[in-house]
Amino acid sequence: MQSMQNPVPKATAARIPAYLRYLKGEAAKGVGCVSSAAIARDMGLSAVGVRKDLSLVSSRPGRPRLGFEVRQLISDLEKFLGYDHWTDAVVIGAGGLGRAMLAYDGFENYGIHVVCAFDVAPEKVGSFGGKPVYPLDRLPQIAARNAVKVAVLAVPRSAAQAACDAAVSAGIRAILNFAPVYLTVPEGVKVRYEDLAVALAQLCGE
Amino acid sequence: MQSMQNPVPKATAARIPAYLRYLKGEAAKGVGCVSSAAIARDMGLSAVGVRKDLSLVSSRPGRPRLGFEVRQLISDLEKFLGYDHWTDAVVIGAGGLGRAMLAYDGFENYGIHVVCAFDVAPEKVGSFGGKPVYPLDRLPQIAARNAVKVAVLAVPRSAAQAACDAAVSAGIRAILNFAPVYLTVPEGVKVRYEDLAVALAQLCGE
DNA sequence: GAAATATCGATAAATTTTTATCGATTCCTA
DNA sequence: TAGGAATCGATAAAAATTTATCGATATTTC
Repeated sequence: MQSMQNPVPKATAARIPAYLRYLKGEAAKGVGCVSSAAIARDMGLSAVGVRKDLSLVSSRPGRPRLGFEVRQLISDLEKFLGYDHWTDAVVIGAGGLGRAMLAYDGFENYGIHVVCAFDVAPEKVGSFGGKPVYPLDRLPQIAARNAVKVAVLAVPRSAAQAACDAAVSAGIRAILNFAPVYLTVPEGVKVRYEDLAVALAQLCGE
Repeated sequence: MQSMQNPVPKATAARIPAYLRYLKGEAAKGVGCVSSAAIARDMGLSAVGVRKDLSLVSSRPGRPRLGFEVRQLISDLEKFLGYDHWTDAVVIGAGGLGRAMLAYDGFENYGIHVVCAFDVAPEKVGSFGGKPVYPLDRLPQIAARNAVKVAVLAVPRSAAQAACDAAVSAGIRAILNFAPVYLTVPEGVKVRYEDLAVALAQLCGE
């Protein structure tokens, strides 16, 4: 594993989650070792590139004639991605997508704990999937109390900027935005756009 | 706009949806022209890169002192992305996420028509958001009748590979997969992974 | 136990992508 | 109407990324 002096290239870092997904699939099949050639074939990459990527994020070398040990690799990749320490997050908007995010159990695998959701509509307040849904105006209080810095924005387009502003003033510093809207945020707040329509459109156009 | 001899770089193509999202936001604000410097500032890119990107996908040049005409740009970007011809898609899985996808009205903006959903559970069959939900075993028939080639996979992890196989044998050639599972597909079938947990995890780790 | 072979890791070359520089153009203002 | 200022587009340089090549090594097979 490289230290800070030799940072991992962005292009490599962007591929790590895909490696992790693939390796977990192999591990579930009971595969113990996997070669760079096999990874490359299955994932549509080049074997040389795979070896280079893995050498940058994993300390343990691959073994000639065998390849890489799957479980060791998974452990190293998770450590690289920071899945070994926990982060709290909240969901803003308890409609279809918001509820799906609230109930989704897959976050636990990535060191993320989704605490609760918020919504302006009184009829959405209550609980879903075993987690509470609060009125949006309690966001500042609850975010501050739990020191939550990450929010998932799952509100309609028209409400997105307002909800974003509320989140930012409540101390949120990173936003995963599902609304198809470009958000204006202060310096230092990170926004990641996850436009499901774009994802589908790109797939169609390939 | 470049022709086939000079294909648009992959890195540029990957940024086009972000440009489009930004430009639509500006258009909604009533902005008529926008400079490369303004785009770069708001989107966190370099002005030179923005000009290069835009010159590759838009035929109309920017004008000194004014910048680029927003509506013209939007039109060109949409044409580049293929949003000017329609594609049908189906959703497999009518749980929380599947229903959200079925009811989401944003696809229309991208030339995508979500036809219906499928689910194995009888109690999910019926309709949602004005669109029908069929039993999964009707997928081959309906996909063939409508010549649908694109599917959104929104089923639990344990059902993903089986649903994928069913989709492929029903003639589906492109899959947007939300299940956190690596799918094995025949040659020629495209899979795009959209792991919401990974998206959130990456945001946390940045 | 020795040869064959599959695989790795490192170095180097090629390609792609980003960034810098600068003259040309057009609009705004006095 | 002339000067100034902001912006574009093109060319060139720099950086990043991908791909190719090859000797070294460990496992398998005979």
